[in-house]
Amino acid sequence: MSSNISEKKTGAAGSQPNHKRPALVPQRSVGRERVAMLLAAASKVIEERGFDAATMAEIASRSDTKIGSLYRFFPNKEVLADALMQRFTELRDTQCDAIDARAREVSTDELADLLVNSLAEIHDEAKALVALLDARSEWSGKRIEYREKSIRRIVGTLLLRAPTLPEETAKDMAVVILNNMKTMVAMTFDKSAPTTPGSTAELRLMNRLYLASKLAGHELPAVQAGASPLGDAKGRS
Amino acid sequence: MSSNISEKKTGAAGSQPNHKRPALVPQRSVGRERVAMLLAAASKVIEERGFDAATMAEIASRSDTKIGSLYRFFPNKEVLADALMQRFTELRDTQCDAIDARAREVSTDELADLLVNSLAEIHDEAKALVALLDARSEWSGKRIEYREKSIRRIVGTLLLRAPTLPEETAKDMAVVILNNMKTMVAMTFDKSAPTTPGSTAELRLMNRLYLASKLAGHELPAVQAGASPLGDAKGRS
Amino acid sequence: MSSNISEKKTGAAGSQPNHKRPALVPQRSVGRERVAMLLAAASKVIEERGFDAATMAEIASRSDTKIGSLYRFFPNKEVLADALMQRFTELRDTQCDAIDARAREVSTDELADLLVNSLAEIHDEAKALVALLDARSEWSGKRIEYREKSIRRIVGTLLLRAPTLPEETAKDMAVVILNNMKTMVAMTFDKSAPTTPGSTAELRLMNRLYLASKLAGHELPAVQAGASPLGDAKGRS
Amino acid sequence: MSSNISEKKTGAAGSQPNHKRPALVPQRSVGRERVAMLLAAASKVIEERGFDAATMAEIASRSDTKIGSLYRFFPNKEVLADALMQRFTELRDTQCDAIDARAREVSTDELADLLVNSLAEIHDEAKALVALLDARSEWSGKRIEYREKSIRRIVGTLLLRAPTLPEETAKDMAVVILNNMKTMVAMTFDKSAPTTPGSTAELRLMNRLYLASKLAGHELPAVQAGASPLGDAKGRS
DNA sequence: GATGAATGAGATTTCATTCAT
DNA sequence: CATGAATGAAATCTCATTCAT
Repeated sequence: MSSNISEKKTGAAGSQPNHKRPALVPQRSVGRERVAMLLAAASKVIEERGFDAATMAEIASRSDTKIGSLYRFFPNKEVLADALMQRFTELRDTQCDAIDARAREVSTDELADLLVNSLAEIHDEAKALVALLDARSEWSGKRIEYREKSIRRIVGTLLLRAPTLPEETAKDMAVVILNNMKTMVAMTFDKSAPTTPGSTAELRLMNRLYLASKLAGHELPAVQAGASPLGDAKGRS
Repeated sequence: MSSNISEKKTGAAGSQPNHKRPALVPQRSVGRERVAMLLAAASKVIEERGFDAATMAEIASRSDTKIGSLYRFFPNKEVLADALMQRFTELRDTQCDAIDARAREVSTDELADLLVNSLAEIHDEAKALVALLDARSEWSGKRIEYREKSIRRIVGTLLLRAPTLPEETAKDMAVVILNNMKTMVAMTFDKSAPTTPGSTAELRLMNRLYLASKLAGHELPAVQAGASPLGDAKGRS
Repeated sequence: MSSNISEKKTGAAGSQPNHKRPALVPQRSVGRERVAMLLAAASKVIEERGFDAATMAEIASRSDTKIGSLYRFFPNKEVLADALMQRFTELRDTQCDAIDARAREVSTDELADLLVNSLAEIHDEAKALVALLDARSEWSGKRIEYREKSIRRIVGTLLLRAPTLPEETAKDMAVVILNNMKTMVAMTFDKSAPTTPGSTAELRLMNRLYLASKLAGHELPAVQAGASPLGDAKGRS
Repeated sequence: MSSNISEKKTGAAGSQPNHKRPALVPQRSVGRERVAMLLAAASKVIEERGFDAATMAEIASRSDTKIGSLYRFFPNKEVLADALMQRFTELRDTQCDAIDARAREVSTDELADLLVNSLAEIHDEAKALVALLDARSEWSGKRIEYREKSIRRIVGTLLLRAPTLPEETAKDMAVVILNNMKTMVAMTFDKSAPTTPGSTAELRLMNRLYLASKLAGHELPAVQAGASPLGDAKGRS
């Protein structure tokens, strides 16, 4: 019952299925566009319905594509999920790079905000990402990988800011911060259980308090305090 | 003039069946036991697979029950979920009561820990609860209700401790704290993405910091600072 | 946070599927053939067993189709019934047109026969039609519609023949005549309770008597009495 | 697929089923009441849903009986149907007797009305009866029997009135009249496709015309023409 | 290469009937 | 004996995936 991905039914006539074939990389621009539309649609459908309930048929029809074409590019649902994860990975890396670039300049509070907001800033995409990450059982390798890489990136950022922080501590912190990022997404985009704008401010505040507390004593000397949009971080001083 | 004498007529969507019928309350002890087993199995399966992926057949077989008996007591999957939610609700209320009873005596740090640990203390159950709460698509009313009631209970606890806290603020805080509770569950019981014990300590710390910061100035005078098992809460002092 | 990668997720009432989707219009010739076979099989099975007792599985197997293909074109049993009804509607309109075309030329007796025979002349189809019309519980809109349109058509024919007939009277007559048509079908094709050929003659006679009686004094002047195959209509004159 | 009535599943543990056992005849008055309630409920449910869609469970619950008790008295659905048919048979015989008693006294028109109304006068019951009679395929013996006996009774009535009528003709007529009786029930009680009161008058008229026409020349001499509520039967003179 | 069609395993749900307390 | 519970075959419907045109 806890079967692997390629254990399922096969449909149609005999022959050997192409289960393990990776996503087709489109050669022409028209193909690239098609793939982009497919991924966008997949993201939206998965966001709305969750990975399980998302059907290949709906993904195809929402992207004005026919089911046959969808399978040309993504030979199965898992590959599609992987492709999405990869896109998320790239988006995340871009954002992490951006954060790292500013990690030493900004105030601790700002850094906290940058981190906690980063996932939610991918907006559309983030919800689907969370849906994917939370798909229970059978985490495809890609999904575990994403999680670990994310933690590593956050660790990297933290160490950039506070080089003397023990790596183990940084990792534990990263886990917490990653969860805050997911929580921010949930709060920001959940239509069925809308949260007050105040609660996102509270989340940000908590994240600031936590980061400030943990980094105290480890921070680099030459940090110039930037203005933080939340106002001066109450609760410490 | 329709119909037929040897009607197999046993199909799913056929007539207008007991859709919408509430869960059957068992009359005999054997029935009560069966229901208990069914709920336990449901909880476990949903925890493992997620709500969508959990199948009624697996729930039945795991509780040594035939599918027909499962449907006797729970006429559909949604009602089963509702029954689970109700059990969780009762567990939660018990825990909230216990926390409220101690809310004025314990230190702020302890209160923070009580809150953040409470969900995870229901262990077995909690994972399924989270799976249920996070099931995408139509949140049955019960699910939304649970969330709101939980928030109200946390608000109640906060106001018990800090009566002068503005209610709106308390509600925003409750949302954040509730998410911390869910995060704690995820960290504690997720086998596929195990987190270091350190990370739960970090989560607890963050939660303490946050609560202490928010309650500062609102707290009742006569709180005796109990020793907190985490050690002195670094980062405040 | 629900879901799972290897979602069998193929259940019936699971997500929010193409319930309510209309019948799929086949694009290719092979599809059109398949749909034709499906409708024919459906008609036959419903005729034999009645609507409730007819199973989608039997309809599929009788048309050498797999159940999945049946559901591709007809997303549920109701839609299949609707499609049949539409075909019947078309057949009926064709026949009504033909009758109307001759309504002024033929004798009253002939007109009566034309009407009462018309349904039974569709043969194969008619039995299934009657089964559908008589299916208890929720008459899909289509079914009520059929009935009303049929009555309207008969009214039209009557008024063509006897323009001075009060419309309300015509409508009441139409109800009776429609029932005679259904009775004729039942008599003609019911294998389980075969009726003597004599009884259909009697039904025809009754229908003639009735029509002649009601139209007397309202008929158009220039009707040429055609010979009626039943012989001279005994009982009037 | 066209299995007999006792070909179905068995449920529970092994042992030999009591399929062919007839309905239990209750010995005590409480039992007789119980049976009466069960039959009444069965009649109502079958009327509403049709025989196929009627479930034993609903029949039990509507008669404030438990499913186990229902099965004590009626060991299966077929037996229940048979019992209903028997009640209908008795009702019919009572009515036929009453009609026969007056058959020679009343006018032809009145006789026609007596016949065509008789079924509908059992109102509550009649709808269920029709539902039973129209259950397609697998007519239990009882059902065929009912039909034939009804025809024989009508033949009897006709011959009482017109002894010189050839028996074959009488039988053909009886088929037609029986159908008129069923039509009257349909018109009178069908809520989903209500017919104007006018149409039942038309049906009665048609039935009168027919009977008068067929009996002409065969009738007994000493019939006193009773006033017919429908007015003078136009169309004959 | 695009796409409509085919496939079939499997999920949910129903219900007649039997049994055990 | 009354009745709650158990059973399991069967019906409806879904959807990932493959093929043929």
